[in-house]
Amino acid sequence: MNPNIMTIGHLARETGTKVETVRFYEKSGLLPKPTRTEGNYRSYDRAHLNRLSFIRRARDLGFSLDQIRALLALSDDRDRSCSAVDEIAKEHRREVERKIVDLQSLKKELDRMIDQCGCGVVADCRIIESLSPPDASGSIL
Amino acid sequence: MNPNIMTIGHLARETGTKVETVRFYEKSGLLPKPTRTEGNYRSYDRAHLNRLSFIRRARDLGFSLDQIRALLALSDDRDRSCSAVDEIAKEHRREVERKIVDLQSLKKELDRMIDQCGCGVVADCRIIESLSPPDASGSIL
DNA sequence: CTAGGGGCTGTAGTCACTACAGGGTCAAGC
DNA sequence: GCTTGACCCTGTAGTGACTACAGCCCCTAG
Repeated sequence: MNPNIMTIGHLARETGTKVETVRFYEKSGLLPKPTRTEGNYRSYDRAHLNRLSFIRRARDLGFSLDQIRALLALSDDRDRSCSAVDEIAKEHRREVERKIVDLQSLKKELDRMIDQCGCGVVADCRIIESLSPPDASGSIL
Repeated sequence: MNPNIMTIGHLARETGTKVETVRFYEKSGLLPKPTRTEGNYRSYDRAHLNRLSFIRRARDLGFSLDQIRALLALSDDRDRSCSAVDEIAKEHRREVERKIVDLQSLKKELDRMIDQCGCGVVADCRIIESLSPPDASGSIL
């Protein structure tokens, strides 16, 4: 139970990650390759745990793996100005804001569409109709 | 320029789709296989145009290809009650609503994170800190 | 008759994992 | 010592919805 000697399974449980995902992060260069035991098992320490926690938290916040790679590279250079970090976070926030706006106008259209449904037969269905091109008087196919 | 004899390029331009995407929809069973010319070119008619327009519009509204497949199957059966159509649309709306809520709470967290950034050096960066695990006093790696 | 712009098939890449298949290792219980 | 079962290993293929490319064929205008 020494936190300096962890198997991949321990590390995964500690961070709420699947074992396959840990290996995937290693292959993607996000997690450094750990040392191996005699039996060729990966052997992790606290530094790995911290780094993986960082990655998972950033993923939860919707950062892409590329963004996380950049954040990790920046965070290693502790004397550097953190404006680059700020810029990544703000760019991500802009993306999130864009998505919210898009989804809200999407929802409005879905609302309109669904409100019109009189729940009769498909031939009169306003949902199908609002999806169909204007000049398609009959069936779609 | 007869709309009953269109090449794949015409069809794609008319519907704002890429040629590859049209072929992809055919391979996925969303668009029926068109007849071919002597030179083995796909030959589309107005029914294809209508169906592809329907697919594109539904995609714009964020329906998955599986949902669109279901909508198309339902819309072919014109005497059926359209409550199944309604259900697909409502399920999709629920997904969209979930995503909006998720993104809004995500944005709040990003706001908090970014507001704290004093834009000093990385060692003091509040963004890196809020991504790091609580007990990681030093560098992440 | 040739140049170019389109069309054809089939495969591989994207993103961030996830799910095997087919094996090896390890600790506990008998 | 042996077996059982949980865990680990590698490598590959699948997800969704396309996109890109390689290497070829066809068609039309000049």
